[in-house]
Amino acid sequence: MSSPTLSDVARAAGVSYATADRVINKRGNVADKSIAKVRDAVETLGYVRNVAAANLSRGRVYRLAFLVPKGANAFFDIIREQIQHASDHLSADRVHVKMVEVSAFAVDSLQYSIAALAHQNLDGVAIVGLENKRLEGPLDELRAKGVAVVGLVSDLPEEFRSAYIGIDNIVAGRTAARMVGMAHAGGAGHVQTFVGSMDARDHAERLQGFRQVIESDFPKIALLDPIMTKDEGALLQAQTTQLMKENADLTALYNVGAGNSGLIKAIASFGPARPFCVVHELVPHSRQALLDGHIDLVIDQRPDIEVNRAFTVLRALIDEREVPPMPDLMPTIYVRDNLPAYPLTELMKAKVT
Amino acid sequence: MSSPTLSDVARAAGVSYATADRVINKRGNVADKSIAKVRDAVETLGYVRNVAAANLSRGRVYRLAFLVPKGANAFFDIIREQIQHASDHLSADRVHVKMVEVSAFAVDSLQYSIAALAHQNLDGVAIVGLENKRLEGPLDELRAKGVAVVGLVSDLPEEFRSAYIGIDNIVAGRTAARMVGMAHAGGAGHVQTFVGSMDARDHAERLQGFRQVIESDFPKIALLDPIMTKDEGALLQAQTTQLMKENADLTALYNVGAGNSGLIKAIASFGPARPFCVVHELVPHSRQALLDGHIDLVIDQRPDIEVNRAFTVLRALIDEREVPPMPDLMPTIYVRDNLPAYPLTELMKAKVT
DNA sequence: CTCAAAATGATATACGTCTATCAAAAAATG
DNA sequence: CATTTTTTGATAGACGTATATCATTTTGAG
Repeated sequence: MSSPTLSDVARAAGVSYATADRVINKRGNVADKSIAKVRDAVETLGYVRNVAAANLSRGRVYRLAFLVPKGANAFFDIIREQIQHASDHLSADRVHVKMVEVSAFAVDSLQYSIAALAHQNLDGVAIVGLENKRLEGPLDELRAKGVAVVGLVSDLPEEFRSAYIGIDNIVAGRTAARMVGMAHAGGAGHVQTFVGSMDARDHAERLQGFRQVIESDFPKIALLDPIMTKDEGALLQAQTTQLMKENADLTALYNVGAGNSGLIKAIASFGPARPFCVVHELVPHSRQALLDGHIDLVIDQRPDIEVNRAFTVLRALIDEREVPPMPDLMPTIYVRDNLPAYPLTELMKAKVT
Repeated sequence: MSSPTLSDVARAAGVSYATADRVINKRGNVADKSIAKVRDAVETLGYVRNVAAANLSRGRVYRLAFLVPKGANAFFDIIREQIQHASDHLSADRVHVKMVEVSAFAVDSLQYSIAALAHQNLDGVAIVGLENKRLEGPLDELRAKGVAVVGLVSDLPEEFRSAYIGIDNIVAGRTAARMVGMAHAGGAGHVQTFVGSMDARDHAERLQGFRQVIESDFPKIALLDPIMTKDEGALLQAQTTQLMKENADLTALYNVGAGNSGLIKAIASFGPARPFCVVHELVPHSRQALLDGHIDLVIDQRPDIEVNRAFTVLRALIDEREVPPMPDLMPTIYVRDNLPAYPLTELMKAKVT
């Protein structure tokens, strides 16, 4: 049973190939009666364009851009690596990937950079965004040019992108709280959270989720007021050190945002009677801290799946095809025993002989 | 910068297209000197075959088979759904997927079914296998016909397949133990494990990993002798019920294998002072048990990623291309808060407008 | 040097779709 | 009815590769 071609459709509809092509590709100059016949034949035969043949014919090159924050953030280093790795492989498939770096989470830079994308003859873009109205104009312009737009890791205004690829941060916070509660084994405790900024939506949501679960399911656990850290490692280190000196009854720490290197340093200097400790994102220093026993858990947002999904979704949008099945994307709990292989680039491939 | 074609290679090598084709495709009748020139040009230009163009020209259809156990096992129901879902999408890409069901983990059936695959004009097969010498002959025959063979979920003899796609069960057991230890918050306890069969390699390995971590990192926890269950729900239910009557100091349960429905029933009838409970595989009843609070954790082997990887690897093997980057495959910890959407087939796709 | 075998090159056609052009047929308008 | 406009069909060639055939050239053996 072979796949129907457009010739088959034309024959079944009783029109010429040229007319069938005009209908399928909405080229115009086709009578309504002929349009209906072709549409019917497509439905009956289950015709699906052979995208590979079309791409060959057109000399298609997919031009994608990933707009990611620049700067010293280990998580986005991993995102960049993942994009680069996929890009290296895809070049043989006529997929060109441009990585555009913008100042981290700055609306002005983001607005400007998105506007600049409209002049770059792209087919699709994945943007680490912000849900800010000022991005709507440039996004509209991009999409008006037929560019597929998806939000990655941090969303864009919803009506102005075709998909969001990232975790639910309330879920991430709830998951962290579940683990903290579990580690208290029904006992009482005092838990300290660190937040980079309550203005950062992901931080606010994670904290919200964390509170929900602690309050509803672990009422014996007291939540201390969050400490604001601006995601600065040095600040986290100082605050953690002081905190642990002053609070002998501290049972757990949860860092909602970044700056983990400072937290890890403070904990490492404290010794084995440290509080239970949960951080986000599996990056080199959090991985090492897990292995060294300085922290207990990492809640990860799976950059490997996020980037894989971004490419898959963009490709489907550009080809105007249904999105194929993709791996689930949920906040993932890593302990020291279930860590993926490292370095990423080496053993991400299955062992193939 | 466009991708080089074989015409470019021929020109650079100073040979005809026909000769370059003969070299690339190992058709023979080419002098060593010409072979070297073509190889050199390929290297210099970075030529990679346009697989899509070649497939179009050849009228290629990928014929894949998945050999999976039949019978009432919820995990393999999910594997089957994942395969079916991917298959539905791939049919438009000239990929035909046949699902072959064999008696669960029976060497004879497996041997027979693998042998039968050799007569079916396939390009690639993924097999839920066993590491048994009796499978070597049929696998050898398959591969001699140029069929790509990968092990899925349960491995095949290593020299007789090109890749294994599945979790490390020692890691799975270690992860479960880490969580059980964590849930004891440094306190003492008594932990009961249930094992389907010590003859099942995955069960033996999970138990091994579990023991490793409890013994080395949680010395206050006493491990009771494993209870053999044959993966039968009724047996598990009876044994669990009796166990909890007789052991008031039981602090945790860990089921290495299947039969979770029985375990869950016994726990559900026990009430809120139940022991901490860990099972494997996120399937409808274990999901519900998480949500109902009857169990605490599910360690899942990610059928979504396993099937996604199987298709990716098989495709790369058939095309004789490098395997592209794929999502990491590690035992994943699910609590009630980080569950992927259900039913699978509906929300596996990103929200696409 | 001659002849046979091996190597090489040229050529044509296929795949399914896209793109473009022009001729022919049908429909609409005055 | 004549003319114009719209619709339709036919045709050709492109994309990069595979496949096949046959002619030509080169190489090796006697």
